[in-house]
Amino acid sequence: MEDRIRKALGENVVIRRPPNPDFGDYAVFVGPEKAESAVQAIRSELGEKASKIEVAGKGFVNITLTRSAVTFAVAEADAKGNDWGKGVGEDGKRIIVEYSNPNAFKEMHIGHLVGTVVGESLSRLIENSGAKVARDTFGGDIGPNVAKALWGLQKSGITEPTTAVEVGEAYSSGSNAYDSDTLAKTEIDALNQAIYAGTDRALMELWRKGRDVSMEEFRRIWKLLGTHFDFEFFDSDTTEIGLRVVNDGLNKNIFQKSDGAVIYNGERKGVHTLVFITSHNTPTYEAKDIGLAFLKEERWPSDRVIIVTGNEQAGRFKTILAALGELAPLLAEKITHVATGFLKLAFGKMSSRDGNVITASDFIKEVIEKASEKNEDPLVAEQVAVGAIKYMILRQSPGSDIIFDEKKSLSLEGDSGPYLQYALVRAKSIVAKAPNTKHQAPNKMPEILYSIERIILHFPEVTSRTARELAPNLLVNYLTELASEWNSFYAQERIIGGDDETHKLLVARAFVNTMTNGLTLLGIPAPEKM
RNA sequence: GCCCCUGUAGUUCAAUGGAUAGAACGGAGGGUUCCUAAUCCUCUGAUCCAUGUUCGACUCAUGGCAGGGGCACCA
Repeated sequence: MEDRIRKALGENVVIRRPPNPDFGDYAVFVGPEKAESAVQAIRSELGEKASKIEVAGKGFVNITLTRSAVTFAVAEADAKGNDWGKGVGEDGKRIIVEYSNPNAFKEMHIGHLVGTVVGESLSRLIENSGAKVARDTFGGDIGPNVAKALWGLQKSGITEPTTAVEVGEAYSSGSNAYDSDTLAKTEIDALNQAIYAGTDRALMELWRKGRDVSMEEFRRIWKLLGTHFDFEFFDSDTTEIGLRVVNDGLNKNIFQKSDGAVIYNGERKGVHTLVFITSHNTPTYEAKDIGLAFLKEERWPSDRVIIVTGNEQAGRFKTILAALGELAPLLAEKITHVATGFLKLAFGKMSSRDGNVITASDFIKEVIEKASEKNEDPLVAEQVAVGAIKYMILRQSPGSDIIFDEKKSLSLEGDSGPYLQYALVRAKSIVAKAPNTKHQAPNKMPEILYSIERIILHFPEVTSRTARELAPNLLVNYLTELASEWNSFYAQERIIGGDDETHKLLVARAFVNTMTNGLTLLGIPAPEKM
């Protein structure tokens, strides 16, 4: 529908839902002078689909759809199944999305949850716009942090790490020692060099085992969160190519030597100057990320690259992209960096453990326990918990910090994932109980137009805008309103056995399909029962 | 010191330069002989400050104030 209005008026018009439903189903701002001619243009495009097209003053044209046009859209919402809400914004494109980026020698903490959840949802939204999507993650498996973990393992005499917790604790002890003990610092720095060299067989064996154990835990959590990766890249895959590309750039004067290190002087471009290769000739994260850009292109050539990281990396990415812009302009141009906010806990049980970082695993477990109070079925409890966590992350505009108030969010009430899931479950229950009217022609449409019907018909526009703006919160807002309207409808209207049963069941099925598709795009599970 | 991000009801968040700034939680009151009350209905209450651009500013610009993050060999 939006497309048709745009066709009548040109690409640049602002089309939106009016603030008040009494105004109509669509509002277009065209300016006071053009309002009359716009009415004519829209009328000839929409024909009998619109019952009212009027100038609202202040340059708005309001469009109200007819009863049958709304019913038609609702029927479509039911009949199209999985295709309801599919867009064409990225049709035929190849897009690679990077997110979650684990540090393979630390446990996943709650901060990683944000990028993981946002990245998965963006991947799904982009896929839904017609693109072929590959998901990749870039794991840290080399560098000083890794040396700290291996040092910790060696000191505890562990040669065969078996759990991610063990590796995480080794990292903590190594990290503490590094800051407080100069001997340990020297040893760890030497270990770091030895890992890059890769010739100490026992050390590399420990390195490989530690990485495997950690990655198994990451994969377990990814699976729990409904995500997976087509490519798992590691630092160790990018050191060689990173060094090579940066050294090439050094020869072309894109990088400079400074105190034995190779730096990119970003000041002239308004970005920070950063070290790309250290004076010990080891690549920093910046060089590895440059290497990764080339490696990705080699393994999976794409039209667009999206990288999701925490917003503390925003400055670093500006420098990396500025440098890459000189090395390989076409590659740099297609990269979009999406910054996510921090997940902070409001005061509560989980934030007061001696300042320790809360692991993602413990956090998810705690929410599942809470959800279990109302759900005996462990699968459902897990779906509700994952839904609650994802909703809390995705409801906010990307980039802003997320304050997780344990007491409130774990209540699983109000504006929350379970609110959407519960509305869906109740609707599914009605559809399952009802006589099968699916193929029955809607003999008569009721006079009354339910609010929920007028919300449902906007779904395709919301999904395409959400994907275009890379802002899942837009879809979350819409689905929350949709659920709320469904709950009102459910409370006020008798559906099975009520007046206009056939029509109401059509609305119920359309709601079920819209909510199911919407939750799927967010990566929020849709339970059968609650 | 420089750079980036954020300031909206008591709290946590929305809002495509556009119409009367929208929810949830909290607080006050009410609803089920009936399809799942994790629900529904009513009331309550906000754009950090100043100047500017615009027909129109929560949104853009400049200057303050407040909070967070980043700024050469860590990621």
